[in-house]
Amino acid sequence: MTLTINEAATTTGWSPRMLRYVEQLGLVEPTRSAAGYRLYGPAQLQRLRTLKALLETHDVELGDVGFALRLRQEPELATALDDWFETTPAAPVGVPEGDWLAFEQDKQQHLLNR
Amino acid sequence: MTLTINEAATTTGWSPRMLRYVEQLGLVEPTRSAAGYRLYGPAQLQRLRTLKALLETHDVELGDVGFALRLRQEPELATALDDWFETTPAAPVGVPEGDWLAFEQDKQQHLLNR
DNA sequence: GCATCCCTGACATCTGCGTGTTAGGGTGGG
DNA sequence: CCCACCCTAACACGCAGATGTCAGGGATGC
Repeated sequence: MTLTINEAATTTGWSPRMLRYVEQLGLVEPTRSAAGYRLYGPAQLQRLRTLKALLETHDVELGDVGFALRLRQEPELATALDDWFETTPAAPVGVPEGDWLAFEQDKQQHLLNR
Repeated sequence: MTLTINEAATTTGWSPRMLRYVEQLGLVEPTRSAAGYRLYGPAQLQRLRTLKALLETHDVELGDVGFALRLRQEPELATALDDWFETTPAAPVGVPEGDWLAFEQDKQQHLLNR
């Protein structure tokens, strides 16, 4: 129940070249035979098909999915981004401007040094 | 307490061109004067500085941050990616192979049509 | 044992991003 | 009223991503 790279390519619609590229991005990693041949099982094939559909339906690129993977593998990067986005674009009500700015600067400083 | 684009550029280390680009990505959006001049307040200046630091310390590109923004603005894209990553790379134990694959295919189908 | 597949690595192309620069036309403070 | 600044739009260009293709060297199956 495992396909070799060319077979996997024809049944998933990817090119063999792209299958190697997708693997290199860490998105779909087939097992290897004793001789080093890539072997794609049903799970990998399904992942490849849904990945293709995902790219098309949401207008996303492989690199973007790769970045999403990075976000899952580097939590500190994810939280850094969370914190940056969470920084309110306008000063919250009830806080004097100067105080608030000082607070934000201090916050960002600590976040970056973490 | 608001700076014009060239002033903002010199105090943040970005070039004016890049400030317009960052704005175009939706990452830091200054207010506008009556005549259309960009006006950067303390909050925006701070965001610009921390953004720069974020890029450098985490080896991220502006496009990546833009993609992270997309993830926040398009929750369906975020969940689609969540679901794709969550798909187990190997069949769970105790489930017959055929059943599991059919289940996964059905799941992905529904996810994509959502 | 020979045709056919696989592997890795490298070069070629096309496209898009990041960034600068320039042109043509308003704005604004002294 | 001028000069320095701002705006948008466009072209330029180097670099990286996405993808094909080819070369040299194994594996495999009939």
